[in-house]
Parts: sequence; structure tokens; C-alpha cells
Amino acid sequence: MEANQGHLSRQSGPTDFLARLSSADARDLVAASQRKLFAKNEFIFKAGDPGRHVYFLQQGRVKICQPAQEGKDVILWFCFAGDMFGMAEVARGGGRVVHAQACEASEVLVLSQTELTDYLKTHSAAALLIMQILADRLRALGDVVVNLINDDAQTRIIKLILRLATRYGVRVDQDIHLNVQLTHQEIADMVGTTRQTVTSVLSQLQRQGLMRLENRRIRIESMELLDGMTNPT
Amino acid sequence: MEANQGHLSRQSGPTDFLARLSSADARDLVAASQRKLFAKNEFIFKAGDPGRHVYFLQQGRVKICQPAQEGKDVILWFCFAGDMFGMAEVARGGGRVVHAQACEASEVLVLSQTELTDYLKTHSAAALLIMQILADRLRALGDVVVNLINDDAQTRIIKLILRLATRYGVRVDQDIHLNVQLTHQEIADMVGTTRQTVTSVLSQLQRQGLMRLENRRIRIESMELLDGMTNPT
DNA sequence: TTCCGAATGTCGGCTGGCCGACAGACAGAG
DNA sequence: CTCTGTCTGTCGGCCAGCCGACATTCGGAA
Repeated sequence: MEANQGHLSRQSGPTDFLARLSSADARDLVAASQRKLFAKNEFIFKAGDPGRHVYFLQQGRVKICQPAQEGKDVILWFCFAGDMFGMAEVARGGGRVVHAQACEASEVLVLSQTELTDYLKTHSAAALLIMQILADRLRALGDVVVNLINDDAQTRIIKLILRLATRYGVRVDQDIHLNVQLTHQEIADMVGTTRQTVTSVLSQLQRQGLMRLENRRIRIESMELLDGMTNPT
Repeated sequence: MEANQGHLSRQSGPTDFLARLSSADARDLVAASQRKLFAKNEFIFKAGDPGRHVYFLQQGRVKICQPAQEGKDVILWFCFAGDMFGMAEVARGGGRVVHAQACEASEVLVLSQTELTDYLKTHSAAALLIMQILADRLRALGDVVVNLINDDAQTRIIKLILRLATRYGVRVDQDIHLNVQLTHQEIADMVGTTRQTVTSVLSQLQRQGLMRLENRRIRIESMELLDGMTNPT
């Protein structure tokens, strides 16, 4: 019954895997999976580990990070409650190429590769949904590539903020509140720049009155003005 | 019968979609699709077009290119005979975000989104294969991101050459022949640098005896030495 | 074979932001 | 409340490669 409690207490969002399945399909998937807890900063898996399970995040936040052979690791994305992760290596075989680390205490449903394959044989809607999610991530990474090539660091940071705000922002009065705590280093690792540059850009945006930071949470005062800064005149 | 002739005349490769399905699954897919020819430089689809078909390249070469709002378009990858493309927008819905352009006269099998959805309901092995391919592409793009952030332009160019050689190279005596004609601009658009920088790097690699160009085709004289140049001492 | 558009070779000025470093602030654990 | 590890703020030297430009070469169509 614990798995179902986790299911019921979770907030539903647009990337919420289980909520986008039919009740029967979701029930079958939950029944086939196991619930696991991870402490803050604990690795759910690391690059090099066998890729034998897929995960559905019920509560918490998980950072998906691709290490470089030499150089800076790159944060590819964060997973929030409802998100699926760990699917790519399960689908393509081979070991993990990314780390998945809990940014806060997190609860996940875990499904083994074998169980998943069996499940998908009789649940074609779920297979289509997985394809959608993989395709969404392809698009997101394609955008990251194009931005890395074409945009300066400030533009990349602003675009990241806008993306996060669009996806996870909450309107409070005139502002958009982004209730995710991100360090400057994390922002840097997402847009491929240095922590010092992020610090400098955020400081500038705050001086210009476009946003402010409260306890490492971003408060956007004008999405329109911010967006305007990403387009050349 | 023409569709089947195309099928039989194609060379089989590791990314070859149809060859990796069972005969029955492949036959059903071919039966549901239509054959189309595209002339060199013709667009199969462009960014902004509706994403209503998925394509299986039978012959030829197709460039998948993501345009930037402002700035340089980025070549995400080339598709070769056997490759599937156009799946992402079919899976996730919405219009195309990339262009697909034939680099040479090309023949494709075309399957509509509706037919694909129906097909996948009764062919779960194909759904798994599509998931694999999408996951492979995710990995490829993840690597591109990490390389853009961490590597200098020379390293990125060398890594691209090694990747292409590993995938599409043919051993001839001591050399590896890459039988794909690539302009310096195309290489630049794949690794996010300028044409001039590519010219300069390739010139240097040739002077060092690591590779040579014949009719715009790369001939690698030492994979090991090239690979050694991508790791710092 | 000829011709021409595209591709390649070359050059040097300029700059965004990396880098290493250090000091001060602060969030959160105990 | 205290303490400490992490995070943020600041600084200035340095350089990879972008950029614009122009000349030469070359592949492929006619």
C-alpha cells in the first residue's frame, strides 16, 4: 500500500509519467515496480553502473549529470516529481553514461529492465509515452547544442532561466517564482560556463531589476524584458 | 514490388532499422509505407513543417540540421541507408524543429503517424527498437554537449573524425577510408566552429601525417595517433 | 573540354570569458 | 547558538578562435 500512497500524495505535472497513463496501465506499472528512498546527495546510479532499471520519481529532485573524461561535468537536466529517468540505457543497452543524484531526499519507483520489457509488450500506450519523453529530451538537448554554439554566456543563462520558469515557475503577484534552489555552479554546469560568469550575469540582471534572488531561488520580475534580452536588435 | 526491390538492394548496417526487425515485422512496416525519391539538395522536410511522417532511408544520405533563431544552423547528424529519421516530432507531436535535406539522390520509405501508431500497437519489438534509436541519439547529443563545453575546436574536430571513422570507416591497407564527402563548412556545422578553423586544423593534421584528404574524403593514417591527440597528457 | 559557383587557403585584429586566487557571507547541521 | 563547509563576490591577465576579407583552387555540370 505504500507505493500507492506515494502515488496519491504526488503533485501532478505535465511531465508526469504515471498521470499520463490510463489508470489500469499506471496500476500495472506500479504493481511491477518497487519503491526506494534516497537521501540527499545520494547517487541513484553513477556512470559506469549497469543500466538495468528505470526510475519514476515520486518525490524529490534528481540531477542528471554527464561526466566528461577530462573537464567539467555537465548537468543535462533535473528530474522533478513525476519524471521518468534512467530509461535511455535500459532502452539502448550498456552501462550508464550519466550520474543520477538526489538533490534532496527522494522517493522513486524502480522497474527492472526485464519487467519493463514484459510490461511494454502488453501496454503499447506506455511505449508511445516513453518515445515521447525521449523525443522531448532530444529536442531539449538539440536546443542546448544550438545555444552553446550561437549564444554568449549571458544569453544562455537567461534562456535557461526562462526555460525553467516556463516549466516550473509559479506566478505570485506580478512575479514568477522559481521554487528550485540552484547554486551558481549548478547554473554554470547547465549552460557550460564558469561559476564566476554566472555570478556576474545574475548580479547584472539584479541590478537591472529584471530578477532577484531569495535564498537561492529566482524571482523573475519581467519575463518579457528577460526574453527581449535573448533576441538581438 | 518496387518497395521490396529497394529493400533488397540496400546495404545492411548496424543502424539499419528494417534489418533489425524480424522479417514479418519488417514486411508489415514496408507494406504500410510508401516509397519516395528525393533529388540531391531537396528538403524532405523543413523546420516548421507538420511532423506527420517518419522516414526510413533506403539509399542516399540525409542531413539533419537544427536551425538557430539567429546564428549558425547546426548539423546534428547525417542519416545513411537504413537509418530512421523524423521520428522525434511524430513521437512528441508538434511541428518539425529540424530540416532534413538530401545530400545526394535519396530513396526513402515514408510511414504516416497514424499508420505508425497502429503498427506499434501490434509490433512491440519495433517500439523497443525505436526507443533504442532515440536513446542512442540522446547519448550522441549528450556527448556533443560535453565536447562543446570541454574541448577546444581541434579536439572536437578530431573526435568527430574518429566517431565517423568508427561508424562508417572502411579499412583499406593500413588506412581507414571514410567514404563520405564532407566540406569544411559541414564539419564546422557539426562541431560548432568556423569553416576557417576547420580548414586550419585539417591542414595541420595533414602536415603531421595523421590523415589526408582525397576528393574531400578523409583518409586516416593512424587512428591511434589521432585518438591520442584527444587526451591531455 | 570548358566554365563557374562553391570550396579552400590565408591573414591579422579583436574580445568574451576562462582562469586562478582570495575574501567575505551564509545556510544548515549539531 | 556556534561553527564550518560551501557559496558568492570580486579582480585582472591572458588567449582560442571568431570575424571579415580576399585570393586561389577545384569538383562537377553542361
